[in-house]
Amino acid sequence: MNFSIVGNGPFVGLGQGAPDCALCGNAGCAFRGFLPPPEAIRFHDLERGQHLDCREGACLRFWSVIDGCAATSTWFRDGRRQILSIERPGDTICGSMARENSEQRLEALTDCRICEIDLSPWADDLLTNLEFLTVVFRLLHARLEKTIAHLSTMGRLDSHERVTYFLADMAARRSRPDQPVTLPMSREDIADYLGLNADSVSRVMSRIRKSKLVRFTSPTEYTVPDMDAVARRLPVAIPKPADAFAAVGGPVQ
Amino acid sequence: MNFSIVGNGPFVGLGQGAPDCALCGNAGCAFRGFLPPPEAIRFHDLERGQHLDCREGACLRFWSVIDGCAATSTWFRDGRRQILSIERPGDTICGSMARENSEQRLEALTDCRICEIDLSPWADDLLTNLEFLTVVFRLLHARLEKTIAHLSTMGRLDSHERVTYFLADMAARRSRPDQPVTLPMSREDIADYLGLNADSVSRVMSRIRKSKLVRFTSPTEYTVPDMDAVARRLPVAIPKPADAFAAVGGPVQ
DNA sequence: CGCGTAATTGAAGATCTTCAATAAGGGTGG
DNA sequence: CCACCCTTATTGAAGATCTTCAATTACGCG
Repeated sequence: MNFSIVGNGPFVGLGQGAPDCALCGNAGCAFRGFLPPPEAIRFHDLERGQHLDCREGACLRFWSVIDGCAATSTWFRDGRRQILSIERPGDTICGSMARENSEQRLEALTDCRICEIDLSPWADDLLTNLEFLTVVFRLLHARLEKTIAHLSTMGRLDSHERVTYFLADMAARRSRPDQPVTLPMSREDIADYLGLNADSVSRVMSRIRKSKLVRFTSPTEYTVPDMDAVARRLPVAIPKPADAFAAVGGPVQ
Repeated sequence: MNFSIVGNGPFVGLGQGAPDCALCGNAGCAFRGFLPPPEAIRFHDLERGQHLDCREGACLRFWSVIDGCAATSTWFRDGRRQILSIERPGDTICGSMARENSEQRLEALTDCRICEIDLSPWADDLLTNLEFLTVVFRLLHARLEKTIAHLSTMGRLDSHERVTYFLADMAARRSRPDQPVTLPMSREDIADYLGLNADSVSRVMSRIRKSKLVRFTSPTEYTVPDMDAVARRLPVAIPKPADAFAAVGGPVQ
């Protein structure tokens, strides 16, 4: 079978300049420009707490968040959870995760709508398709970079630094820079993302609030009056606002 | 320019069945089967503690460990270090790491010999080269899986579990299953890999030694009498011996 | 207004780090 | 071959950090 592809070079018609995904209408979808066969597409409306299993069809199943907030996570036998990434509308997730080590999920942190693109029936064609490999390559690459940054953070920042970095990162990655930042997930979720527990997250946030580094208008909404002051408190650079998208849509090199 | 490629399909001539790398002679090199232009190849003999900067030419510079033990790491402004991965002979590293966040290095944990393949001058050709993208895709994929496993470990295992997992992992990944396991790096290096400090690593290892889960014949050599007993102490599965290579050489799906 | 969920906070306990002292190896020169 | 030195590893004790547990407060929703 063939995919309709906008443009005709490997980097043409995909990524930043392409129209919104023809099927899910998602402006950030890594597959906008592609026209996958309709039978590959399926929508999931998940309520908060529900999840999809991500291991089957590794590398050829994709999920694009249309609305709400989702997360990829690993679950250990004994119920421990580690959130690997937080996904907002426009983010596309590729199912290539650690296979046997533990259970991998795509979870709904809020009620959310997910567009699933399951291309595994067309594996033979796609694995020799240059455009496809390029898109997947970018997805993998962006995800690897984020995961490495996350790993460094977890290994070598203390709780105060981790929460500070998290708040700054969420501020940098938000879609509307003119609006206050909203946290669409619980303290528990933040804790599982940062390798802490919910009480510690809450306690550290209170300290940050009292230090006036961040102004909370509610437990889930805040503004950062002085991002440079935040940056000075951290031994690592805070991602720039553009990075979130550029990592997927930008040139490979 | 063209690369000589053994075989003619996208999955033919590369990966598991291919001959050793024609240039570096490395049986594990992800580029065995490829015949890169000689001017792309450069050897580095690093003494323990020396390092290469990994950020330039992201995705098109590669390093293959020929001999010794190396590690990829991030360094923060204030000198904190996080080791991202430990690389042994046969491992190939792709330079696609977090770009601006902090300094990225390939470090020699022991004296070691590295084969550098810098393909960035041929970017235009390679980014449309199916075989090349397939190899890089596998490298990225394998690295992402390892990094995700590492991240989960760091976030949700305590010091005792992390060290136990580390010892089991090193045992599973060693090249000679009939020989005792050797640790070619210092306690400090292990600590920076596990997000602990050297004293804690040493203390935990002593506890593990006393529990007889592991038999140390020296600070850097040990055997695992009962791997199942080790597995029962951990909430995650220990990678199987074959996994280390299969992740790169095996089929994509 | 009342209820249920989530967030906050304090106090006690567990874990991990820091600091300092000691022990173990490896290499070098006598 | 041995003595010495230097680096690394080990270990104990004190301190910092993070978690656990319990109590309280805040918030959203009927």
